[in-house]
Amino acid sequence: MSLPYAILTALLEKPSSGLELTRRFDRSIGYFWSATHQQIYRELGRLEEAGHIRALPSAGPVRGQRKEYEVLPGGREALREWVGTPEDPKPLRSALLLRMRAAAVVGAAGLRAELARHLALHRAQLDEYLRIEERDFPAERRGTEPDRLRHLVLRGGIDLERFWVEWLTAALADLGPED
Amino acid sequence: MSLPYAILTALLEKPSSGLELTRRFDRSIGYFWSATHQQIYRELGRLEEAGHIRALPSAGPVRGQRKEYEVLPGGREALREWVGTPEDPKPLRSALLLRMRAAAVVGAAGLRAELARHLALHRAQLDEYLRIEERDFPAERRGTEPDRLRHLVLRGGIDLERFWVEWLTAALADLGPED
DNA sequence: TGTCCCATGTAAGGGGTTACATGATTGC
DNA sequence: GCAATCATGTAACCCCTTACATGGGACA
Repeated sequence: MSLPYAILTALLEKPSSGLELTRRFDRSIGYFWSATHQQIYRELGRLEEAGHIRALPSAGPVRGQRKEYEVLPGGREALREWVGTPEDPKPLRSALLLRMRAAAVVGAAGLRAELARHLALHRAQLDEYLRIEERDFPAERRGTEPDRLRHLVLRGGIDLERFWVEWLTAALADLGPED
Repeated sequence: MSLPYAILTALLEKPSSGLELTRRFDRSIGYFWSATHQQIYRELGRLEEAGHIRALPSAGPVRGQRKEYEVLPGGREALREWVGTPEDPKPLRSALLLRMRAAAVVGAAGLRAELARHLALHRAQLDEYLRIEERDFPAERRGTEPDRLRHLVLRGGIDLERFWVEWLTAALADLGPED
């Protein structure tokens, strides 16, 4: 449901080919809406058919040849409408919390190590976000309107990772040293 | 991947029929691994075929007739193994953050209302969790081992909702009154 | 006997993931 | 020529979601 709008947003920020989009997703929009190149190509096809984007004239319909897309007015309008569309948050799905719940029934063997592993992963992700913040939002240029929104989004990611780091740290302390 | 283990956990806590499981999911395990009754019936069939659970003898294979399941030793063992299995956290997927990112490009019309709506939803979920905590984990009985784990899981849900409430509140303040 | 609810399913479709396939370009 | 890489796609599978179907039991 959301992937086409993620792609429209990325293409408005900068017209790109499928593979470029995939790369950019991996280090930007993908942080809160990930996608593989197969998904992206499929969706690009649908968006083109719907008249929301078009391939730039330079590119012929040859397999294996780079095809760059840009957003058409209809696509921009569809994206604007979508921004104001209400959509409930999807219920949480955490295999880790599920494991803890199961551990309450069949024993917590191996659970501690898994919590520690997740803690390390979230710490690493947090560090990555903080580096991005330093690079893209230095203190001096946090005024402009689009930047404020983009920075808010990044802060969401940062705060969420911080939450997990803190919660996992507390959970590990609560579990004690045993396994 | 996780659903069968969610079901095994629930069945170990209490043998149940498919519909009972669905109800219990809606107000317990489903808070961090939701499932519809169709998913549950399908998975019960697979678990039975795999020899991890069995229908209690009282129930014949008649359509429309209640069938209660219990976990077999093999199922318990499979669950124990799964608890210690490493699995990376799935990348975040938030349509709301995506909308904010899109709003930075095509304008934030309607975004403020949507943030406020989500804030109300998260507040409501937080209240529900807090009621459950009061009911199931009163201060006097927070010692026993399985309860400690279950309470940790609930705290995870509580802290996560609190996180969203705080972040959304801050985001709304940051956006200002305009639309 | 009709109606409601309990209970267990079936069917269709969509998105996501993984593995694989094919064509173009570049450098050695 | 050949290999590596860029680039676009196909195919199969699984899980989830939604809508619909069917049977049994309780009750007026």
